[in-house]
Amino acid sequence: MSSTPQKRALRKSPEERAAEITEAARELALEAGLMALTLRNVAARVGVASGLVAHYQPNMDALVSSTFATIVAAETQEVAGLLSQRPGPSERLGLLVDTLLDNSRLDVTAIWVEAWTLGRRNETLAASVREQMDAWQKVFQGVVEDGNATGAFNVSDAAAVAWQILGMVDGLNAQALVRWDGVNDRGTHLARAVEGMVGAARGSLTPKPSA
Amino acid sequence: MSSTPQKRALRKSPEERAAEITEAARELALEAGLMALTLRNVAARVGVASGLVAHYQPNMDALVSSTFATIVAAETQEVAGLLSQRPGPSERLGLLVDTLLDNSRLDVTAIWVEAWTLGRRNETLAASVREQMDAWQKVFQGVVEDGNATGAFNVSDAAAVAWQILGMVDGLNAQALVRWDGVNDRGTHLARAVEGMVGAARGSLTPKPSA
DNA sequence: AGCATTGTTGATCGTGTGATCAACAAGAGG
DNA sequence: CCTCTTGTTGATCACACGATCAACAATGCT
Repeated sequence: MSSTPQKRALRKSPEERAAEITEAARELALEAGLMALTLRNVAARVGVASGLVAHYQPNMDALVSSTFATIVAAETQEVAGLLSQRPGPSERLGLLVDTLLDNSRLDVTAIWVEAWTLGRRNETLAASVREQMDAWQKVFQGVVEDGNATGAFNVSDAAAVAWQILGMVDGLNAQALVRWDGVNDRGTHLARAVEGMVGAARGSLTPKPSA
Repeated sequence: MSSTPQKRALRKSPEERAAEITEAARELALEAGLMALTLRNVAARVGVASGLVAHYQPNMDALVSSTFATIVAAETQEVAGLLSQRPGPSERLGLLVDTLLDNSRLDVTAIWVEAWTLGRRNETLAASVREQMDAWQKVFQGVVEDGNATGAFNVSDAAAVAWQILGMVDGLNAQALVRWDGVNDRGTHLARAVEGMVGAARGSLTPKPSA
């Protein structure tokens, strides 16, 4: 019955060790937040001395920033991938709204909210946050522009509307973080709101038009 | 040229001193965030020893929590006061959306966002957050219900829609915190979205119907 | 087998945090 | 003027943080 039997961590290649550290940071952040990313916490998770983590990172701000980027970028790509399987702009926008509000990614939402405040003291992180927000906005903007071209939507400023939808989604998710018990049919309400913004027909964004 | 000439702070009544401390905490939080509320920070601002702050507070979590409640409750009451001066539901809802997105309360928004994450480790704060969110939701719900009664709106679940609007406003404000340069006519876009949700006529929420 | 490279350790420093408490002194009441 | 209450101090403790670096040892190479 020994908790950590091996006294010394076995030697690994720098690439492998670096990957271990970033992976441990990723898991830790998802479980306990970006603020839990301390030298000693990450080191303990990997099973190495704290100094080793410091050796593979310029400083902790950088690790926090890159961990945030890793987690969030993965989510963006995952959802963007789902999008491409849908036929038209209305279906895509409906899927976006529905997917992002299904409460299955609350851990990532927590990371977002944390990054917004931590970015005040971590300029590297702040830059990452802006970058990842831009990526999300582009996803929305693409769908809105498609709908404009098709005639499904009627939007004068697609970029602005994309920012707007993104902000709404973020806010509703952040709210779910604190008030998990709140409203259930958030997707439907948001769909209706988005319809109002993009000038789409009422109900055109709901996944199942009619039973 | 002496920065702090008096060596010892002059004796004051407990009530007065307690008020000084909570006021200093309030200012500090608005300037540097809830995380800046440390024993030594607050004490330095009041001009007393750190032990005195601890003497007037059960622990720092409580001070953080009460400071949050003070700041946010003041904002709620202020905006709710503005509301009562407007004639109908449409005007009131339009004013709400417009006022909350005018970027004049970004410091309070920063406090909100910080509280969402700090609430994970500070249960007292988490309770305060839920309480203050409820207060805001009630403000929105009241307006929506009025509009329902008047016939200006057509909403089946006023409570749910109120939560929804609140979440949207929070999200857009949080976004403005990071992307201050973003979109300018956020109020107009949100008004259109809210119109979609409450079933109001397009443009009925914009403050100036037509020039 | 011996050596050189280099991944790894862990103690250490300086700073910051909340909390505690014996000692102090300002002010009020006698 | 003295005394006692009590507001106030600041040193102190235990802990956690990021960062640094001399010492160590595992591994590959000759």
